This record gives sequence, C-alpha cells and structure tokens, in this order.
Amino acid sequence: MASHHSQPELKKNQKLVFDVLKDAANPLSAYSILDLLRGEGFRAPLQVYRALDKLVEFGLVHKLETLNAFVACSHDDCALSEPAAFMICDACESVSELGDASLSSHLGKLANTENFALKHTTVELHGRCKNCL
Amino acid sequence: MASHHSQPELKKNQKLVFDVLKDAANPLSAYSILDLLRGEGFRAPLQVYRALDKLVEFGLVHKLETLNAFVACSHDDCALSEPAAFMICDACESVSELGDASLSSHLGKLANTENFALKHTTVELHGRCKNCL
DNA sequence: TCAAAAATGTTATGTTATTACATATCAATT
DNA sequence: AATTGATATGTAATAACATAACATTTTTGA
Ligand SMILES: [Zn+2]
Ligand SMILES: [Zn+2]
Ligand SMILES: [Zn+2]
Ligand SMILES: [Zn+2]
Repeated sequence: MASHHSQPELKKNQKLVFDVLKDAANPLSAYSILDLLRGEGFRAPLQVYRALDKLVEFGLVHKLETLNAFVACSHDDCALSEPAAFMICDACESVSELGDASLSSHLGKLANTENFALKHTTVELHGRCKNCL
Repeated sequence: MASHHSQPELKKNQKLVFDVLKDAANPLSAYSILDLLRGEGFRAPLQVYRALDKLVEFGLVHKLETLNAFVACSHDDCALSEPAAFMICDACESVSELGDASLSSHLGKLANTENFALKHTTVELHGRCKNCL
C-alpha cells in the first residue's frame, strides 16, 4: 500500500537515522548519530550523511547551520514549505521550530526588493528559552 | 589621539586578517585567509581564528554560518546593532548585507511571543543575485 | 528476466575548528 | 628599572565535521 505522500517509504538507514532524531530531546551531530547507531551496524560517517541528505531533501529533518547538527521536523508540512525559523536555547539546547508565514513573506519581499531570486532561507535565533531565564 | 569609537585599535594579526577580508570580493574561509597570509608569517589556523574571534566581537567581520566563511562588515554600525540578514548568491558567491530594521523588529516580536530572551540572530538568504538570473 | 537506478559498505581523504602549552608584548604599579 | 598581570602571539597536536572514490547489493520498472 503506497503512502499518500509524495515522499517514498524510507529506506533502512534513513529510517534508523530518522528514528534516532525523532527520539532525541536535542539536536544531534552526524557523528553522535553514528555512535548511537553502531549497534545497528553503522561503521562510517557516510552512512549517516547519506541518510541525512535524503531526509533533509524530504523535509523530514532540518540542519541547524549554527550548530552543525540536525533535528527531526516538528511539523507535517515541511516537505512543501520550508520552516520559517528556529529558536535555539544556548543553555538547554532545546530547539523550537516556527512556521511563521508573515516572516516568510517578509523575507520574500526583502529579496524581491533587491531582485534576488530566493531559493532557501536560514533563520536561527539564539538566546534563552523561557525555562532557562 | 584616541579613536572616538568604542573599539580598540586593531592588533597586528587582527589588522592583517581584516585587510584581507576588506579586499576580498567574496567571503573567505579561515584556511583561505591563512594561505593568503603565509607571506606575512602566518603558519597556523589559530592565528587566523583568534583574529577572527576579535573582529567578529568588534562587529567588523561577520561569519556566514551557511558557508563557514567570513566577510568584512559593509556597514559602519554593526558594532552596535547586529546585521539583519545576508543575501548570498549561489552562482557568483557575492554577498550583500542588509540592515532591515523591520526584519529585526519582526524577529524580536517573534521571540517575545515565545518568552524567548533573544541574544543573536542568524539570517542567511540563498538564491541568485540580479546579475546571475 | 534483465538492465538501469538507487542504496549501501568501506577506506581514505579533505575541510573546519579547538585544546594545550609555551613565549612575547604591553601597561600599570612599586 | 623591576615586578606583576593581562592580553596577544607562536606552535604542535588533535578534535569535529564532511566528502571523494570505488566496490557491491538491493530495488525498481520495462
Ligand atoms: Zn520542519
Ligand atoms: Zn533553555
Ligand atoms: Zn555588518
Ligand atoms: Zn550572483
């Protein structure tokens, strides 16, 4: 039975990596993921990076550029429209993913103003979350 | 005669690194800077990274997180208020730094809504510049 | 079934950034 | 001038993040 999504079923390594990220409380680096999957037979970074590439492409996982780390998407729609922003607590490393349409629209207008053909946006906000003030 | 800015005079290595970035057409990685400064006696990455740390702290240089590279600030005021965004052309690697106050304000409100104490924002827009369409 | 495409395994290497420790420079105080 | 403390610099080694290249297996679909 085929999924009704445009995404294909996940392959074995993709599923292993995705599940690790789903279960994680915080973002994980590729090498942390590797270590967590040694028991499943993972032996080299490329096994993780290849799975991550696909998962990011599918919109199921996002890379946090300011942390060199990865998180599972907390929405259901990032396959279609990319996430607007991430708020990252520097104290507890918690991350919350925001889908603010007005922010996306603002960035789109900014690009238009400069005749810039916008393909991808990265917005990462660092600070302290409400639990860490 | 002291500068009227709050920034101290640049030290030798800081000035060398800053001048290289000022003259560069595109963002440079730390290791590219190292190679450009071998003739000036630079021998190790740390000489570059230490200078970059200070220059970033002074607001004279910004790190582009999505490129792992550095650019000289194109404004005079980034010591006070951080840059709003960077537009990065994926074709020609040109970068333009934007100081959009309404974007900064938008991000500030977004953080407030979530009771997030915002310390630093990273906004990097990728696509094609007007010369590369 | 068969060939093409995608996914995986493995080794080696490339790139970015930091740790640790030694030495030098500079400014303030005695 | 000598002492001190703070900042800056030099150097080697290593850690952390990411990709290249090539072989093999699995999946897909004609
Ligand atoms: Zn998402
Ligand atoms: Zn927190
Ligand atoms: Zn600036
Ligand atoms: Zn361009």
